[in-house]
Amino acid sequence: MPREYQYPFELRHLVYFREVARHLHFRKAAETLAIAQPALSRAVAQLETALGANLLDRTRRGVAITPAGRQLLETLEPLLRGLAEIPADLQALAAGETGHVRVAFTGLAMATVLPGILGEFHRRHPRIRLELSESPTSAQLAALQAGDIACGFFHPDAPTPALRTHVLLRERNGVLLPAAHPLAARPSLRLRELAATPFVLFPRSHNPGFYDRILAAFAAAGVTPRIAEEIWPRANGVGLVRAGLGVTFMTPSEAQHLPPEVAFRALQGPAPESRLVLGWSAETEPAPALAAFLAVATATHPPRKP
Amino acid sequence: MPREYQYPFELRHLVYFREVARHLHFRKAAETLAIAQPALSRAVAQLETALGANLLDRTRRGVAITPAGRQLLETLEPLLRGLAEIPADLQALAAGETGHVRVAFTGLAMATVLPGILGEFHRRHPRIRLELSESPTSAQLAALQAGDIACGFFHPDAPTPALRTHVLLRERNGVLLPAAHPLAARPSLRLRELAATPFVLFPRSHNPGFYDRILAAFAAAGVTPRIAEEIWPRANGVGLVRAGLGVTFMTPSEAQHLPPEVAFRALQGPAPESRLVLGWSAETEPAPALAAFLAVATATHPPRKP
DNA sequence: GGGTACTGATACTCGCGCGGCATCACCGAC
DNA sequence: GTCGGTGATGCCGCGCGAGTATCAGTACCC
Repeated sequence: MPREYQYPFELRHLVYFREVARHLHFRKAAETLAIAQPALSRAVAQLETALGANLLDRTRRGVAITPAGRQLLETLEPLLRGLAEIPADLQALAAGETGHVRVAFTGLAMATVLPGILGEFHRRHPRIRLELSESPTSAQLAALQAGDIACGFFHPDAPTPALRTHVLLRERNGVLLPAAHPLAARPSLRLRELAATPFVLFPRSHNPGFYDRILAAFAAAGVTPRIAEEIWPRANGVGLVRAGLGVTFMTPSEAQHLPPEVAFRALQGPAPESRLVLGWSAETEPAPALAAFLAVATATHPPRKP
Repeated sequence: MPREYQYPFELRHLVYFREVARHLHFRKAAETLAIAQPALSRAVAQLETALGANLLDRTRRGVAITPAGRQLLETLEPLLRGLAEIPADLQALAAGETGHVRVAFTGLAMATVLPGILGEFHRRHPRIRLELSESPTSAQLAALQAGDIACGFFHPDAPTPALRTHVLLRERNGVLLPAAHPLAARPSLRLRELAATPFVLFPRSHNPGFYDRILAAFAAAGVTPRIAEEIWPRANGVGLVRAGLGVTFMTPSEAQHLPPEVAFRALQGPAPESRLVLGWSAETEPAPALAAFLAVATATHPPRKP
């Protein structure tokens, strides 16, 4: 009888029994198992003692399974198969063939680089599952720190120690305003011309650095903007602009496919810049699945200067 | 590294690893497992070597799970739980608390004793599953011999060696005939009065002995019956009688709740007798679940003389 | 900064139990 | 009867798991 932990048997006993049940023949089973027949006899006997049940009927000529043995065999089969798959599964995980990667992103990422990356990644690594969630920059930074996500597409506005980053793109923000707005008649605008117009912005807590940089740009232009509404994700700002609640910032990439009631205009002179960055923890070596994702993302989008 | 069979680890290693992963602490896990800490350290290290993967990050202060470790843990949990349940499941099977019993029956059984037996059995043994199938006598005898069913309710007409039986009831057959039939006006009939009437019977192959006994009864009454149709299960004969295709035999128990277009009449004088018997293999001791079923069946229906 | 307490890893020994070989007991075929 | 084949049993060696003692590194304390 083996030691305990709560299991009155060892893997050995179960495998041995299964083999005997398959062959219904101790010697043949022993040969398959590459052990001698007496050892097999004893192991099966031990299992029967441990379980307090006759698993096999030993007649002088041949062996038959009892109902208890059959039930054991049926419950055993999937369990042993599951255990047998463990090494291969872990190898696949280590090789980056399987696994899952939690990825967070912002609206700008989904409007630009993300679809291409996702398509390419799925093509190259079909067995790695991605868990995607839209999330503001500040929440992504916290989630990266806590290990809740493996990597994120976000807009940093300060150095991010403890993170490794890859700059994917930089875009100057323009202005989205109602098509009926007087300034919409102009091909491009300057910040200071927007002094009287209410603004729709994202909540400051979602990216304080970028938020403050926007305000600083206004201040440099000699303007104090009026924040009429806050909304997130930024793409929803289109609805507010369309409803005439104000104007908002947006990058050209995000300004594709807009309804006719709104107009996008570039900014001349100082303008807030959005920087899309892929970031992941620098503290631990990326798991293979994450490494595979990072490789695809960085390969399809060569780095820009920070 | 333990011996092989294809599993590069032993149950021990898995349980030990799970315990460490739970506590994230070698000493506490060792205490729970009632072994010394060094043994635990070595076992986990062996598992990691065997799987070729780092399962735990050992920092000097505390232990953390790696992605590989987490995956192993997730696949392990249900497998170990399944293995832990094996002893209790086998005990339950041995005690007759679980298991399944394949039971065959005929229409007469379902019309009489079976519903009561099933209700009582389910009340007493809720965890034993019954697999019920309506099947003619001859098929039940073959299935009992082959071990395809554990017991059957049928109508033997010859000694059944290799079976143990319990006689549940005996009933004289009466005649079911269309309500519009001239003989339906009489309160009871004699066999010979049915000479001119076509009969609906079950296929002879389904119970040759009983079939022949019916013909013998006719012959004793000086009549050669005309078999118009054969049908099974017998209860479906009601439809044929109702359609005016002929008359058929039936026991009073089966003749409950008949549509008004048919009439049941008892037979005076010689009449075929149906004997309902519960039978099971005499060759092997009944499995606990079957024994439980037989106990209920025989207890609720004390034996009749054969 | 050195002591202390804690972590997990290592060195060594001990003894249980697995597995091997040889053999037995029993059955069926002929 | 003999012979071939089944699974069980006796016995022995030794591998390996577990225990004790100890080491090595870190965090925290004053």
